[in-house]
Amino acid sequence: MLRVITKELTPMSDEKTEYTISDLAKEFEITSRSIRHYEDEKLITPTRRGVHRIYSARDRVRLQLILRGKRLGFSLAEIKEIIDLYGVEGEQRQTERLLELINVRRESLKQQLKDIKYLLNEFDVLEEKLTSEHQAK
DNA sequence: CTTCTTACA
DNA sequence: TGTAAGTA
Repeated sequence: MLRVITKELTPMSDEKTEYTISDLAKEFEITSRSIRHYEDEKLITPTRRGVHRIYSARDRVRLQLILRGKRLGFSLAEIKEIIDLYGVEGEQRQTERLLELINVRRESLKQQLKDIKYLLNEFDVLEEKLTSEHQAK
């Protein structure tokens, strides 16, 4: 069932700590379906023991980064880009790229905010029109 | 009973 | 993402 091959004798770090897909799903409150999906998208690459997936502490960290990126509104492709930059030519490029994506995200949110404000105003105008029309009758 | 793959919604 | 189906 829910057994971790090696566990919490050392709160963290042990690269020998392994998790099953259900361990991680439960810990992060997501479904195993999502975790498998992230693997399909190449964001995580768990090892296999036969046909079963085995996740390392490192995989767990990557999963955390994926979930954090999602909360910030980034796509899996963008998250993958950032994660894959870790360890490459230092973290210089990773930081630069992250900053770039943050700006892209910021602009997107600004546009959405404009659209929402416009829509709210449209509703106000329409509502008033309908209201006065109703009273006229 | 849990995990896996595949495929459709 | 969820879920159904058929396995291992």
